[in-house]
Amino acid sequence: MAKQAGSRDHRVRGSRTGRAIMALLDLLGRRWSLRILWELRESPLTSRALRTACDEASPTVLQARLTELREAGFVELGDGGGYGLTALGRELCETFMPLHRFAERWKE
Amino acid sequence: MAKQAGSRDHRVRGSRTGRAIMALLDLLGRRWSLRILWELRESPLTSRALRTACDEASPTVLQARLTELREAGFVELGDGGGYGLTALGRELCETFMPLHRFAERWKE
DNA sequence: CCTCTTTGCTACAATTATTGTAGCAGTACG
DNA sequence: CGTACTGCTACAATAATTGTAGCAAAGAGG
Repeated sequence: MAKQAGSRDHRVRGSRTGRAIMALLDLLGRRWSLRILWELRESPLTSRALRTACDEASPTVLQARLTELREAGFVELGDGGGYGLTALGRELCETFMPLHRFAERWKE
Repeated sequence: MAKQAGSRDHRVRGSRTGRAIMALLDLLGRRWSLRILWELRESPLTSRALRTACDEASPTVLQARLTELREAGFVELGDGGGYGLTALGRELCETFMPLHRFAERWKE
């Protein structure tokens, strides 16, 4: 009994079943992903400035995240150097803005 | 030139400088954190049902995330068993709802 | 009481991911 | 040439995650 609340049989994964949200959640659920988007929210930063802003995070993982975010179309490398958000990336960042206010109330 | 765009000297970190958003971004930027909140968005799930919904993720990390999310006050364990969102957790989840629509448009 | 089933949860080794430090090639300036 | 940036990478140490197996407790029948 207690039909294990799983009679739904989700079968959601990556970007398979049309659930793009899963892929997005997976990408954003990697260390520094959210932080990078957050730090770039206002103005572009050079890789080093970004590292400083991200509390001296390792350049290895920062570079990996930047590449992923770039492939996802959220971040771009300006021709004159410096990473910035794309139009899409700015949209995504807008989505997270309410988080700021929420965090202030949370703060525990 | 290129005065390294870092004349700001952020010095943000964890939950120190009043930036609660950093602590939140760090918590949510752990594997399965966002996914767990997402899967619980509608109704509570037992630990096993949650594991199924989360693509059979390891119970080790799932349990760790659930503990963290519980300590953060976003998730609670019902007296009759099963994990569900708290009022605060529901609020946080609401913040992420626009992400759903965004993901659909992104979809690459 | 015994058995079966489900609950939340844990142990443990193998595998990945992340960290920290150092350094590379390329470009621009003097 | 030398200096000072840029984006980016190598590499070993460390921490996080995975996958498999299983535990004790609680409830339902028998």
